[in-house]
Amino acid sequence: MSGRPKIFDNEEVISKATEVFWRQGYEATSTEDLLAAMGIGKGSFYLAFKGGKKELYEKVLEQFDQAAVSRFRKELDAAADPVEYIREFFRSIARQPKKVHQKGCIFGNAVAELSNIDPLLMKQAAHHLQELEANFLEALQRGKQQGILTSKLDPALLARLLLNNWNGLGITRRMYPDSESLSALIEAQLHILD
Amino acid sequence: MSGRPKIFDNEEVISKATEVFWRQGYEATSTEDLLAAMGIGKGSFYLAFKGGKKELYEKVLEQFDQAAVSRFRKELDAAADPVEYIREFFRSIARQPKKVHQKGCIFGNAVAELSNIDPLLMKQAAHHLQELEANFLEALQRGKQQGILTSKLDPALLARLLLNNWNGLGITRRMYPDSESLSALIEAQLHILD
DNA sequence: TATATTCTTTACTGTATAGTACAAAAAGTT
DNA sequence: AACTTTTTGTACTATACAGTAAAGAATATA
Repeated sequence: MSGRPKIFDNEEVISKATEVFWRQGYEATSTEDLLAAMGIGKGSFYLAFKGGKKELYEKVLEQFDQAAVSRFRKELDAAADPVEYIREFFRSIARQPKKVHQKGCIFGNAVAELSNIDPLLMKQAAHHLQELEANFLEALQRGKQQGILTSKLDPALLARLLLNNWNGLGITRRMYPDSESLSALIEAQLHILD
Repeated sequence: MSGRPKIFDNEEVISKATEVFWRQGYEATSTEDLLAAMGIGKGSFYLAFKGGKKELYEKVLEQFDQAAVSRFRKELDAAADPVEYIREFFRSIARQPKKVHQKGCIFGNAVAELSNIDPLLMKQAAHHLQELEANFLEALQRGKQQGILTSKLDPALLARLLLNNWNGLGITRRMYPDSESLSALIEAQLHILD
């Protein structure tokens, strides 16, 4: 009941696959691209991921979401001013390097690419974006409770606006990857929080 | 100096190909998908489009842009209130059927899918989105001249904000394809024009 | 050290797909 | 009606790719 131990760590190879899927998208990425990036052979791959590329992609989205959500929650909980934390969340986009801009948002990419190709995968990606929206909402509600957020708009609507801004940035940052343009855009967007 | 006349119209088959590319994206669309949709054979296809799928896709983006831009300009020129025309432009999104929402924006899709796959095609799609932005800008400048637009923000920045809202809607409308949600979102966005 | 169990490598099969080449068909021109 | 030109349909080639299968390697346990 033991046998040869696994030579690779699942989380680690998923993380390596994430980079490839994020950069190239789902369809443009071949299984061999993934094997090369993960550094494992076909046998190991199909043993660990019986569903092949599709199952791996699901795991990629799932793991990415887990990491992003838990980080967001932790930072938000630690933040004295939740509204300012959201501002910082968006502002940090502008500071990222061009290579990162070119990739956009992995979930937005998935929604765009897979809506009519694989509705289930799309729903999954959409669900992760909804979690981001829910995190925005929680931050806004806390801000309202603390009297920091004074906007008369419904927090749920504000969260939706923030989500749409985020989705837009996934495209716009590729058109205008310089940090000055992005900063100006982001600062202007954040006025909905005043 | 004559010979057999062409049996199909180029614009027409490009338009049929547009639908497929728009729905499925670039990578997920095979040449055979396109041939079936266009209703022509391989011989005719490679004769008319020597560059194959890629050339066809370029023509698709180009033709779509021509149609959209010329329509926008014509309607804008006919509009008494250019700012209200922009509002109507966005509001009309919410009235479209779910099938249309699922496709998003063909240019945004191209930018998302092709940034790291085919930078030239991506640049072309990005350029078309910049034309949309330029149209927004022109409308806003006219609005400012006419005293309708009172916002203190730089019209160029406003146009950028509108573009980003548009890009975001290309994703968000697939997550929330019901017209009520979209209407609420769009109305809230349009307050930047007040 | 023998054994059982699991992982890994490699070779193989089958399929899908892009692109080419050539023959047949269609219609204008003389 | 013959001829020329161009389009169209089809057959073919080559390749890339996904997925399978089986042999061999590695290690914990007895």
